Amino acid sequence: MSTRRSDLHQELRVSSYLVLGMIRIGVRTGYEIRRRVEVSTRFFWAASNGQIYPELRRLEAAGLVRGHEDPTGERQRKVFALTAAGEEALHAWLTDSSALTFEQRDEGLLKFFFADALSTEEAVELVRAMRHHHELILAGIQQAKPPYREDRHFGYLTKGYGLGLHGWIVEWCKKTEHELANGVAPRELAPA
Amino acid sequence: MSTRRSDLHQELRVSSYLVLGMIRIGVRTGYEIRRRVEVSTRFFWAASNGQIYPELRRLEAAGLVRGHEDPTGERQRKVFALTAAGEEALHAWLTDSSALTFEQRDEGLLKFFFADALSTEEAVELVRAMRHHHELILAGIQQAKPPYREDRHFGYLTKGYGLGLHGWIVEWCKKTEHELANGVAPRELAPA
DNA sequence: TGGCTCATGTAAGCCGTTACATGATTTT
DNA sequence: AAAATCATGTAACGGCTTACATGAGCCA
Repeated sequence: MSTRRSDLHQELRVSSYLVLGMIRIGVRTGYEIRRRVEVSTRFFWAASNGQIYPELRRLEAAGLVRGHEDPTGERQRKVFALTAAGEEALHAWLTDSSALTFEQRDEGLLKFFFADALSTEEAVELVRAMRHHHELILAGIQQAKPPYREDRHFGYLTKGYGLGLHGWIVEWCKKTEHELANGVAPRELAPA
Repeated sequence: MSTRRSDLHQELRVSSYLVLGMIRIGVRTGYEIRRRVEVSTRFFWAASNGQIYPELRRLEAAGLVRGHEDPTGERQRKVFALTAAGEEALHAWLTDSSALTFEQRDEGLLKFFFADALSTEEAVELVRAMRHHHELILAGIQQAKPPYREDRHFGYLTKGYGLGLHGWIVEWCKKTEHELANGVAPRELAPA
């Protein structure tokens, strides 16, 4: 009778598994996790320092990761590895078929939803701004070259997903810009 | 020199404009806003009671909306309308071309990113769960029939966007399920 | 008369970001 | 010598969700 997920991983949030997963694929320090997130999961799951470092401490306290100091000269540095319990917790999450969080906050689309208050030119300008935004995201994803490893296919597949999704959005924007500019009446969705 | 957006609308967040926009299209009480959000913007901008009611008070205090009591018998009910300042603030936001918030939290994709730790069957099962999730969202969007009004084309266009986007995701899932099950080597994205 | 819908609101708490603080090492 | 990068962390705050509290009106 827990309030969140199963009793086995009560105090873990999705971001905990992000950290666990990163460590599993060989990303070993807080700093490295931060940077790897920036070039890989950022577009569908972000994480900041304010989360990562406290999270590492929690995971260590829970016995899911083990860290040891490995300084570079005088510069402090703590390297983490999964424990058996950590490996298990990660796998349990990965195969847990209960509800998947999916959330979006899309300010551009919200404006678009209210765009009846705009002139045609203003609406087109808005969609152009949305397109620009997703083109930047697309460029970011394209740039991120996950290091090639035989045992890391899913990084590439995820990149493909990102390219496809934001590519679709960019195409939708182009199409919509044209339709709005040419005054195509948006009737496909009107009731019969 | 403000920290957020322009000085004109310092203390307004995106959710404030959601409320403003809803009132503008004739959604007049907190309760109605709550319900309309559930069947329209929910999939790209959610809002709960805990936001809407305090927000209405803030907007009224700021002079952007005006509310008057309009009870149904003994049952309390407060109806809101935009003031000129509110109309202006909404329009200013709609045409403000500065940065658009776009955030996603996609737990399914995060699991997929780490799916090298899974067996093929488990990975396929995960993608199936993702597909199921987006099929539900799709059904929700399909069901939501925005009331037809000559001056509300963009509600339909937004619905079209939602159907297209989640439709794309569902197709991606189907394709990926097949490729994984048939052992298609994911090499399109591998470095040269 | 019991349950659903209409209707408004608050309190607690979670999750996360931003900004800052500190300092060593490497690169230019 | 300065600037960028490596590296770890904290404090304050903001936005949002969940859950609860309250009660009237409607319908089966």
